[in-house]
Amino acid sequence: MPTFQTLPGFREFYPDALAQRNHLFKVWRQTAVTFGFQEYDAPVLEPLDLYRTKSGPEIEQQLFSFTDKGGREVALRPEMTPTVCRLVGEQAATLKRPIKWFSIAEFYRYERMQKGRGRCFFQFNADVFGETGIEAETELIALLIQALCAFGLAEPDFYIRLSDRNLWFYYLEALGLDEPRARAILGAVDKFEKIGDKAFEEYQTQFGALEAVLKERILALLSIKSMASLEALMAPLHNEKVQGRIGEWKRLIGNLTAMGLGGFVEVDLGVVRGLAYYTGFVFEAFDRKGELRALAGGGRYDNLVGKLGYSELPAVGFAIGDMTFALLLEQRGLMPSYVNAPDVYFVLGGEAERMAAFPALQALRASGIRVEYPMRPLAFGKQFKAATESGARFAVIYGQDEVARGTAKLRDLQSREEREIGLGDLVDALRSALRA
RNA sequence: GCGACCAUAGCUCAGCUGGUUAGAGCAUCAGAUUGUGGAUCUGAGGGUCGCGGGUUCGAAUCCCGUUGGUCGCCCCA
Repeated sequence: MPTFQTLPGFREFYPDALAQRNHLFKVWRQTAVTFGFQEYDAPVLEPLDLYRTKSGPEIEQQLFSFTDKGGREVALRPEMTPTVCRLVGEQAATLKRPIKWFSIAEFYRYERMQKGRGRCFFQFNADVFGETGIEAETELIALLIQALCAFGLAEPDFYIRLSDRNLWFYYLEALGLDEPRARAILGAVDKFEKIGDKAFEEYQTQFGALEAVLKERILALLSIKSMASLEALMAPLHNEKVQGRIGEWKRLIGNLTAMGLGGFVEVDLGVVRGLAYYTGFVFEAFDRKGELRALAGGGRYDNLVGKLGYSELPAVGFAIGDMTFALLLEQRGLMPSYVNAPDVYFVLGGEAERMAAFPALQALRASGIRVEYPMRPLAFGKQFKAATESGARFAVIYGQDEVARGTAKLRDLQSREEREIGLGDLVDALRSALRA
């Protein structure tokens, strides 16, 4: 007997698990729609070059890629951003601005498995194209927060760390660092949270010792946790670019505060999101307890559409992954356990009663009521047990006596009350009973 | 790519320093029970002890390898 295992890192969704997954998708979809986002989808398989162009050749290590029978180098998509940029880039001339799109899709990465990370996963992606101002960030951060709150999560559960690559560059420039040095510092900043002072070693081997005063100023910005202290740190610089950027910060935080979302957002310049394609504000969502990896991440990427060969188009986007998010919902007891329950369970006396019940069974199902019945002849006792275990609200009993009278009994399985109903009135009776 | 730990029934696990035919609970199915319930009782099915090799009179148990899982590191788009 051959034994086939699921491929490493891949997941099967048995009915209970799929019900939970569907719950996530449904709430995400509803939330995105209320924010005026439109849903799209795209191929799972893309040209390998799409990712090489975006992320560099080393990305191939992390991809499920192969050569197809036509000799094309292809890859299962590891993320949605390049794809959505391609879609938007193709039609940019005709799309009304702002372009607000979302998707819920599966992605594949050839990686080692860890808690909250597998080789296949789903992401809720949302992007705004064609908007250079912080209104786009406002819209997306608000959507991100709501996409988590819609499950019952609140301020004690998660928060958004807000950072800004532009502010970092302007700040470092004001401190006298050229761009290569500034980039190296950002690399160190990204690692500082994890490895501390060691993070600066690479900078120092490349550019020589980092002045103590300078390092102090960098660590000062890293430790900022509020808008007020951010302003206080920046004011003495008297730098026009920095002050302009601080103005943007105040407007963005002001917008979110006016929406009542200020409590979710923390100033935290420690978030740089790698050396990715981000060009401005970047943000990540974390659980407050700090037990899980990032729930979501996003930011502005104004150059990517152009980099893929289309006209420049400013963009902001984020993605929420399903794995870490599901872990958080479970931790907080917010993952509903679905009972796959019918509305009505038919209890059938015998073959004659079964035939008598089938017209109503089909009529009820056709009218959208979910009806279950035993496929094999069963004792009444067994049928009632099955009806109860199914989770149905009502049982309809087709016994010999009732059918002879042209009726069936409608039994409320919670209250255990029964009434006899003419077969012709059954559909209407059940409809109104289920509404109650 | 690197490291640690783990692998016995569908699930959770027991199985002593190696010793007859590998067990329990839960779950499933059946019977008690052909006109009224989530209970109870009885019974059944379900295992190449992840796989392969080695040591031994004898291996679920010890050793090596391998596959898979969990959790870290690297990476995280």
